[in-house]
Amino acid sequence: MAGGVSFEPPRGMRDFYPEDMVWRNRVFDAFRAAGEAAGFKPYDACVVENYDLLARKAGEEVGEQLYHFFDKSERHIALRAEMTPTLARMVAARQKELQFPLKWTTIAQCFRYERMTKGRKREHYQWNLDIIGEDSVLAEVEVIGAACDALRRMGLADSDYKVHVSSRKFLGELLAGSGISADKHAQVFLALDKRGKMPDSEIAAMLGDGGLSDAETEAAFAIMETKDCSASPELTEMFRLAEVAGFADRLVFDIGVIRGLSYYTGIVFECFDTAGEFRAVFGGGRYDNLLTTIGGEATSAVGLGFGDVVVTELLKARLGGETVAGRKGVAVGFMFPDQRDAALRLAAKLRSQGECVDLALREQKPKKFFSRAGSSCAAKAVFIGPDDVAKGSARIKDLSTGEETEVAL
RNA sequence: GCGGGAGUAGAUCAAUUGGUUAGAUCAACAGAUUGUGAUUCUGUGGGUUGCGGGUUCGAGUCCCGUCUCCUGCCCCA
Repeated sequence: MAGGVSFEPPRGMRDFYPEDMVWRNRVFDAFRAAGEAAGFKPYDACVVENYDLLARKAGEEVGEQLYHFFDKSERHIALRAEMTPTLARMVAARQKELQFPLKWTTIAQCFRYERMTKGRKREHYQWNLDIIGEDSVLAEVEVIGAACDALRRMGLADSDYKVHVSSRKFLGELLAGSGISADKHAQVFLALDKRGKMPDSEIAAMLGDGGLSDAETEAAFAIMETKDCSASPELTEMFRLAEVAGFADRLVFDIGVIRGLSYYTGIVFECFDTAGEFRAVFGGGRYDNLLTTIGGEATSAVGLGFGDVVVTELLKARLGGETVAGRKGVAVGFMFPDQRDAALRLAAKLRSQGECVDLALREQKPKKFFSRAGSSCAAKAVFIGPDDVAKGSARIKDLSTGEETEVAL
């Protein structure tokens, strides 16, 4: 750290070297393709927002976790930690002219100032899918189906993950059925969401603090053992539609999925790797009051957030850590400066034919050229020497089979 | 925010209780090899041991601080 200057990226921020971009592109390509295949329209937005927009929606705790600063006119600005407030702002601004339901998608870089752990950085890319203005559970099915499609496009097996689904509405009804009044539900959700992370005794204490009697607390724990969702029409219908769509094998009812954010009102879901090795791959749910918080009209929506960090770790674990990029393109090299023009001419010709060509920038000995071409990701290589120029043709070698074919210079 | 572990060549790791010039294997580069890659042989370069201070005749090794990474907890995109 010479002179006190660090030459590392700031804590939690990421550099993407070419070998990292192989993975990132694999993930992003799957996001884009799956979004397009499911009819979602791409949109994008500024990375910075007014601090108040982000802080208001996210809640008091998260306000502390925002990267924020004052610009030169003392405007309070923050880097977005999630896309939902931005989406709400954009939709509300054109609410009168847009045709609902909307199906929008984006890959958004988001920032959050907090402690890092495995699968969690201070900066990440989050693929967002939102369907706005549709009450039918088909919206949930379409969103989850698209996410499953993306996982398949990345190369994961269907058996590598499970999407755990529940419903806050259903859970609320069960609680109400045990005599726990609706005004206590928010507190109960918060406490029950801690199951598995905190000992039951502490959760019971939280529930007691929330105003539940001992009997009600006991009832709440009993409800969390619920394995059957047939009493919930929306969940039943959702599983049926998933069956029709062909991905019901990856869904599982899990009353324990609650999600921390308070704005979810209906079905909620989280995707985990089957081995239980990683954090949630994606998550989301239905939130009915998105637009009202920023002055829009009440609109039901389903949203899904899918970060790039965890899924990339999962992919590397399941597909192998070695580069999975396929070979493609042609490497063109030459022996002496006299063959440089011929090499450039051939490169230009191949490129005009649609080939990807990596032209050597200086003369090389054949051994070195082929050695480097072989360890690069080129599929073919052609090396031009004096004899080739004299003859007017060169040999293009397939680097995996060793086969050679003539090509005119 | 709290706790634990770790930082030595580009990479993975050695280095006796604190003791000579910090080594090895890969990788890179060069040569054997002036016309076609992964073998082989030979050679070369590469380090302020994360950074700063302290103890000592002497510190990669011990102490303090700091930075970074990993790993639990808290929290959640």
